[in-house]
Amino acid sequence: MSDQPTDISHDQHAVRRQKLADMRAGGFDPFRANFAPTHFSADALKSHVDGQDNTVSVAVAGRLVVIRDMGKSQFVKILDQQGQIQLYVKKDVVGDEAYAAFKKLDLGDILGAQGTLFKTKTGEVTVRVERYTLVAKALRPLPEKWHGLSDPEQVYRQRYLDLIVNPESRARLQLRSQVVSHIRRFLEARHFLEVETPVLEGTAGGAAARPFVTHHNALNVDFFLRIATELRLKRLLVGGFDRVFEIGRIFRNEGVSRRHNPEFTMLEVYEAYSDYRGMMRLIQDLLTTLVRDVIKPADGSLRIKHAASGQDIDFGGTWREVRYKDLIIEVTGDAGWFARPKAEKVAQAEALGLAVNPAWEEFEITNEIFSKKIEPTLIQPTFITHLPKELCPLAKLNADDPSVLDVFELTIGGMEIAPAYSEQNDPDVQRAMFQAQAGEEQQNIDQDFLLALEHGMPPAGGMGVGIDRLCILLTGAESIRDVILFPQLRPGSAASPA
RNA sequence: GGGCUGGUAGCUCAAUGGUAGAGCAGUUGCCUUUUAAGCAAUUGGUUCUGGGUUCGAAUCCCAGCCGGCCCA
Repeated sequence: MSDQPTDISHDQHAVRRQKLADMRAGGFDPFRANFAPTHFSADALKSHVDGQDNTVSVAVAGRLVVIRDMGKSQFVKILDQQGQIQLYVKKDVVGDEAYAAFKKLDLGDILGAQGTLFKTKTGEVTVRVERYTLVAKALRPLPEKWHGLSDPEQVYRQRYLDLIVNPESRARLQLRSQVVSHIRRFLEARHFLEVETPVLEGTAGGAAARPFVTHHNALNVDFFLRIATELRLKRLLVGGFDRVFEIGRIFRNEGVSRRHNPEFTMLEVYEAYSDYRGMMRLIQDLLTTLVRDVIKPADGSLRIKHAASGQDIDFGGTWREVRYKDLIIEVTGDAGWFARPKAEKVAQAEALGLAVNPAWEEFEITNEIFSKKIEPTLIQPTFITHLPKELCPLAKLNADDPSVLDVFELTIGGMEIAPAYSEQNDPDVQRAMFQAQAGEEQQNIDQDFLLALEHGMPPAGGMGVGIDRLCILLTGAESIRDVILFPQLRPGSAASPA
């Protein structure tokens, strides 16, 4: 057992397994060990008092990510949720036996260490280790320490490795967590109730998107995974929950791209007795708060860098507000655009370089111009108002011009971030809008929602905020996959067989 | 779904039809305040998979699998 005839020194997995076996043979099993840290790394570093080395004792735990072996002493670094902290392990201090065992540790091992804080001669606060415990053995090697992990497939499939070795990934994904946390606190402070509504739905309503279908065995019925939370949350307005929100996972059975993941997170907020103007104030307050308190621009401004355009996005001041119609007229240069016959619209759209689907209705041609030629150019926060009535069946029609809606769409960084409406609460108008939209598929109309509206829903403002896109914007990420911990990939395995 | 593009050591990358290499990691030795620590020696390959062309294929061709970018 002691002398292996075959040389395993090239096989890092085998070497580590051998070390584990040796430890167990010696009476120590790291997977049965435990340790109680007193500090996270950054908190421990803060507790050092300048000029008073070795007076403060801390216990920290984390993954071994750097080893600098100097013979009879070593500098190593461990990584925890807050970052790295350096440990100084000295033979004289920990004793011969513990030191010999420490030299056998591998990068990736998880350990706890207790000792006193001091500052090295190069100025780094470090734990002078008095005792340590290995609490988990890493049987697989870490990716390279300097370049990290860069193969995108491995980054997504083995996100844990990305989080260990790529500090920017760790920071970006922790920032997402803070964004969600701040949104909750912001809304709760304004008396919004957080609720949870069904993911499995009999009809997939509240948006136009292809749903996923799944099956309930005991009931022997198919369910749709929700494509929006809107119709459920409005039922709560009927029920007297006047301010509600849900930060919910939404599922849409569509393509996967830099901007789309089949499951994504949407904040939907509803406020009774408010309207789309109220939602404007709410979203501006919310985003300003997020930039100020989470992103914290270094210069104290409310500006963040927009990587794609090179511009700064300024969340301060009054945000631009512009009518949909005016944007269309501006980009087409045609004041009479909306009165043109379809053939002329097609010709103009094609002249702008767009591919026009012959099956499209006129508003769809117009909206193609909007989404391809206008939206991507709107880098600064912009409220687009007075959208055509065909674009959303759930909003109130404008009292002065019933061809447009009392809604806005907030666009930032060339992306749609938040649509908001004065919510339709007239059950008869709502039914008519649903029927017109459903066309041949009247059975897809959510009749129970219409029944709820007949019981009376207070006037309300409602808004949806795509959390993933918001995080792309706030973190400067290039892809939605970079702000989702485990983005959807084609099923595959990072593991090699056996 | 279409176009372009990629898959080589645990990781990051070379090798432009002619012996598959480097850095880090690993192994061995030295080094008691290091900073991508240093010095010396050294191991490690189904070049994604399967076919084909060729005297000879990581390299060229075909198909497949899994990514990335752009488009729909």
